[in-house]
Amino acid sequence: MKNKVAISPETDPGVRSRIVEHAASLSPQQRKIADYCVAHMQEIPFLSVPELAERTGASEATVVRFCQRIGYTGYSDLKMALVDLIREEMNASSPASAGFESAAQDKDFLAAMARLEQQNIERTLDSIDRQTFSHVAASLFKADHIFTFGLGISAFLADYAAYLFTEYGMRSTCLATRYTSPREQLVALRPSDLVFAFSFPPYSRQTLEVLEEVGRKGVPTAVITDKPTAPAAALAKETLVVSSHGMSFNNATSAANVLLNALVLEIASRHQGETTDAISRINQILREQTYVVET
Amino acid sequence: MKNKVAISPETDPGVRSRIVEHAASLSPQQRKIADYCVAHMQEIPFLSVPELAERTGASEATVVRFCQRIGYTGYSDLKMALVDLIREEMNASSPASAGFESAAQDKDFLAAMARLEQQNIERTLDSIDRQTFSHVAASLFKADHIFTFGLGISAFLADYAAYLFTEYGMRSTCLATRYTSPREQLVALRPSDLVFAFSFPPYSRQTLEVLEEVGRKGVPTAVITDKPTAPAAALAKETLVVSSHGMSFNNATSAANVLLNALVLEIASRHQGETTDAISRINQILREQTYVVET
DNA sequence: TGCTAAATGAAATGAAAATTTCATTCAAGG
DNA sequence: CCTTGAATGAAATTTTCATTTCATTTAGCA
Repeated sequence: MKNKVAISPETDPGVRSRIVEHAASLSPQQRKIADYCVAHMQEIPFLSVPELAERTGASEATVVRFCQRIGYTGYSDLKMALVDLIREEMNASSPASAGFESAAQDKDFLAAMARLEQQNIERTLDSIDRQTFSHVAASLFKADHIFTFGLGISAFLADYAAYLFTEYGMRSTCLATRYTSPREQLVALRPSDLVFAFSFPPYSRQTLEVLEEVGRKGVPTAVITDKPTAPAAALAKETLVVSSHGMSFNNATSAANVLLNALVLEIASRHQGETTDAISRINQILREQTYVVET
Repeated sequence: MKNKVAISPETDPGVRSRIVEHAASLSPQQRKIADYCVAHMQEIPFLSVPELAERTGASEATVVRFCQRIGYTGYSDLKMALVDLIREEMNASSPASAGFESAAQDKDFLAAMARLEQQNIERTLDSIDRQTFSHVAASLFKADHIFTFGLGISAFLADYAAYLFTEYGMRSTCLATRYTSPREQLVALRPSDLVFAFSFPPYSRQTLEVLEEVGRKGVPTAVITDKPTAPAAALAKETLVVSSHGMSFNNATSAANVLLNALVLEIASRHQGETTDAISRINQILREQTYVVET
C-alpha cells in the first residue's frame, strides 16, 4: 500500500478543519488567506506561494506563516496534503487502483492480472481521443469491405474484429497467412475499402509493410497499437492507442477488446436499421440450425 | 458515480494531439517520455522534471527537449496546459452534474463498455474459487496434450488458449472445425490428455457433445463458462465461471481472457524452468526471423 | 505620549526546479 | 575509414519557489 507520509486520516484532520480550528488565532491577513483557501480548495495544489499571495493581497511571508499557524510545517506541506486528496479523487472512480501493488506482490496471479487489465482499460478510457474514435467508427461503416490484419498475438484481435464486423452487418475479412501472404490477398483492394491492422509488441515487420503498401495505394488504414510512437502509428491514417501493460511477455489485450466492442456499438447506434437487421438475422440462423441450446 | 477528475480527451486541445502529431520526429529517448505522458496524463501536473526524467529513464535535459520538440516552450509550459485542463474538468464536474453523467454515458460507448468489462473482471475475481483455479492450472500442466475447443465467440478464446499454452511450453491444439469435426480429431485421445472447452451463450450443442463424449472416455475436462448453471458446467470435471455481462449479444470476453492469462502465469510460476525456457526460446526465434521491429 | 508585542512586507537566503551549455557518444553517409 | 550531424547526459546556469530575517508598522495599553 501507498505511504501516506505523515498524513494518515487519524492524525490529519484535513485542511479545512484545521483552518476552522485555528480560525480564532489568525491575524487579519491570515484570515484573508484562510477564506481564499476554503473557497478555492481545488486551486491550491496548482498554486505557488507568490501566486497565492498575489490573489489574497497578502505577502508571501504571511502565506507561509499562515500554513505554519494552522499546523503544517510550511506551504509545501499543506500543498502536499491537498495533492494527495486530489489524487485520491482521481483514482476513486475506478476499481482499478484498489490494490494492485499488493496483489502483484502476492502469489495471487488472478488478482494481479485482474488489476492489471482493469488499469489498462482505465488508462485506455482516459487516453483514447474520442474524435479519432468516432472517425474510425464512421470510416469502418463507410467502407465497402474491411480487411483486418495482425500477426502474433494481434492475429487474434484481427480475427475477432472481422467476426464482430460481420456480425454487425459489415463486410469484413481477416487477412490470414495460412496459404497466401496478405499482400497477395490485397491485389484487388479498392480505395473504397479499409484496412484495419493490429500491432502489438513484438511488432511484426510484415504488418508495417502491409500498412505502408496499402497507404501508398490511397486506401484508408486504421491501426490499434499500444503506443503513439509505435512503428505502425506512423504508417496508418488513423491510430487508436490502447494501454497494454503486461506482467510478462504475453500482452494484455483486454483494452483492445473493449475498444473493438465499443467501436461496433458506436456504429450500431448510429446506423440502427442496418446493424440490428443483421444481428437479428444471425440470431435467427443460429436458432434454425439448432446450434443453440435453450436455457 | 464519483466525480471523475481527469483529463478527458474531448477537451484536450493540445498535449495528446501534439504528441501524436510529432511522434515521427521524436528521438528514442523522447519516445519513452511521450509514451509515459499519454499513459499517465493525469500524473504530469504533479510531476517535476527530475521526477519525470527518473520515471522514464531519460535525462532532465531530454525531458525539456521533448517538450520543446512537440511545440511547447518548455516543461513548465506543457504542465500549465495540463493544469488548465484539469481545472476545467474540476469546475465542470464539481457543481451539480450528478445527472449529467448518466446522460453522457448513454452516448459514450467506450466508457460504458469499459465499466462493464471492469465489473466483469471484478466479479470474476471475487467469485472464482481459488482451489479450482489452482487445480485446473495443475491439470493443464500435467496433461500430455491440451485440446482446446469452442464455437461461436468461444472459438476465439479456444484459439487464444492453445496459443498461450504453446507459448508457455505445453503441447496444445485448438480443435478447429475447418475440415473435420472435433470428434473426428479426438479419436486418438488418451487419458493423459485434457480437453479445455469454452462455452458462452449462445451455447453450442456440439460443445456439449464433445464434453460428454470425452468425459465418458475418462479424459479430464475443464470448461470456462458464464454461469454455474450453464449446460457445459454439468458435463466438465472442472468448471471455471467468469462473469460475462454484455450490453448486446456480443459477449464480454475480457474476464475469460484475464482468467487464461492468470492460469498460464500460475503455471509458469510453479514450473519456472520449463516455461521460461520455452518463452526465451520463442523470443529468440522471433528475433532470428527478423520478425521483430526493434524499438 | 510612549512602550510593548504582535503583525506585516521587503528583501535575503536557501533549496529545488527548469533550462541551457558542452563534451561525448552514436549512427548515417561519403 | 573518416566525417558529420543528431542525440544524449552531466554539469553549469538561470529561474522560480519556499522560507527566514529583519526593519517597519500597527494596535493595545499604562
